[in-house]
Amino acid sequence: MLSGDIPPNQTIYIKNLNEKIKKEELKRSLYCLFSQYGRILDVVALKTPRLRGQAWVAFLEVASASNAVRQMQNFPFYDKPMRIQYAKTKSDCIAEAEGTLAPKEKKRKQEDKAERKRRGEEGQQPATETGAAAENGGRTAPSRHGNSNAQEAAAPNNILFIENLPHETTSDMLELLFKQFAGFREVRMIDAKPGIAFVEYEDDIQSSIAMQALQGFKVTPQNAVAITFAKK
DNA sequence: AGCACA
Repeated sequence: MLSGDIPPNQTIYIKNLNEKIKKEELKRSLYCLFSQYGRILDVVALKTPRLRGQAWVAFLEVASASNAVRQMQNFPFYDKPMRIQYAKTKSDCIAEAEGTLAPKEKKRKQEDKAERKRRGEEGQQPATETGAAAENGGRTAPSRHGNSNAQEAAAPNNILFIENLPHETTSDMLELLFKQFAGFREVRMIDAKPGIAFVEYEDDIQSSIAMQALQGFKVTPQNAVAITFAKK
């Protein structure tokens, strides 16, 4: 087990992130970068002294997390190689989706200390029948949500591969669509191969953002584009 | 290095 004794988890834990990146941008970029592996339920990043430089990405499916751990290991992200493991515990958003979110013990932390100090003494203990939600036998079957198939996702690339375009699409039309995202460089099409195109950005992160934003975009009612990273 | 849910 390469990931260091931690059993598979729907959530991945990422460290060695560039701490100079603002939280919101970091979360957005992580979301874009990792959504190629499947449906993402949440991205968590905090800038507190203990938690900066780290993030959690919660996937709908464990297989997505597994692919992400392997494929994105050491991926240079804002100039630093990402170190990725499975998270040690279940994300709240997942527990909540399962109906198993335990609203009890506050984790021992500084806020806990602060809170204890604030109230001085415990008066009432909360009724414990809170989390008795249903063990739902028929759990929500997500069927084919996202790209959860176990096939290898292409490695990130600053060049995107666009498919399912109407044959009359021109590169000027595509440029209009793709240049609205930062880092846009150019569109390339091949006369002999109608219906596809390559769109280049300055880097993988910017291409990922464009991919995420335009994935499934309907150029015509019957032409939802399919975007993947171009093969290297 | 550092595993949370502001």
